[in-house]
Amino acid sequence: MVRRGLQDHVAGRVVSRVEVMHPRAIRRHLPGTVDFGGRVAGHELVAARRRGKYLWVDLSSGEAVLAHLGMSGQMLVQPPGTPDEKHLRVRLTFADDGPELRFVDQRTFGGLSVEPVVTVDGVPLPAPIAHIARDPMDPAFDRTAAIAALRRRRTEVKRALLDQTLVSGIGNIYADEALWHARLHWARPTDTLTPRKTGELLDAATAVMNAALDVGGTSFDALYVNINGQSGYFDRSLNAYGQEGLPCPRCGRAIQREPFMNRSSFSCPRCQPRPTTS
DNA sequence: TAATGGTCCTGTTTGC
DNA sequence: TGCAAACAGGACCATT
Repeated sequence: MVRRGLQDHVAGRVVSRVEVMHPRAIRRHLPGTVDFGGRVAGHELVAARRRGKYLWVDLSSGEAVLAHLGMSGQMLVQPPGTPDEKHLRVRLTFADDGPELRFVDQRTFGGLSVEPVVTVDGVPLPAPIAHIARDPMDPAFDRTAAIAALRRRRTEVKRALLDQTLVSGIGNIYADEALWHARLHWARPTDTLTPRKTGELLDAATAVMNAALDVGGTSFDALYVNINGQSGYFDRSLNAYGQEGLPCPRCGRAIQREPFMNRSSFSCPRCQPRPTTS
């Protein structure tokens, strides 16, 4: 959705000015703020692209502006003169004096950088994400290869699911939902999963991502290049994530919360029994 | 305070 | 046997 918004609202436009309000938002751009501005200003934003959780916009210079929204990042398209958002980090102004592009991020876990473009398997990608796997929405996504990659990892299934070098785009929330659909506990070792079951899990993750995109789509405003999928989707469509103590929509047993990698995993103790060995 | 998501860094294992 | 690459796991970031 964000990619689509960028494509519709800023592709084909020439950047006239770059303002970085918070240096942390540009921390991945190692040459610094001045260099960042110099590589973006004066160039046309050619096309918006996405892989997994990364977004980028090709520049007419041949480089690309790479973005990660982190937990709280937003891309907004606002008319010039609109009051600055509290957490406005970067503003791009255009030569046509039309709407500005604003990167707003409360926690600044996300950020922007200008990167060279490299070719991987015939596909142009910003260099830092050359190792990121295709996401399930990618037309060239190889489901069989992804299943094999997930099963090859010697770890817990949720860790494999979150590994962006195996399949990209799946985060903590989508992982919990996919595991719930596939009736798998997050700590299940990957080497106990059949290809069929792994495929079921992967398909569930894909369905959750598509559902989130659909909901994000309905909240799309002409001026807003989306607000990260959070809107109505969180409250309405989640079966396990964040539902501690609430009944499992499938069997009625209370959803449990367990610590996982300095955060949480939510699951149904009945539908998703913990594996017997640890 | 403890909780949040996604790297990203570091120590370990594997493979040539 | 030695080295580099791949792997696995946990720390860390800012904010409320």
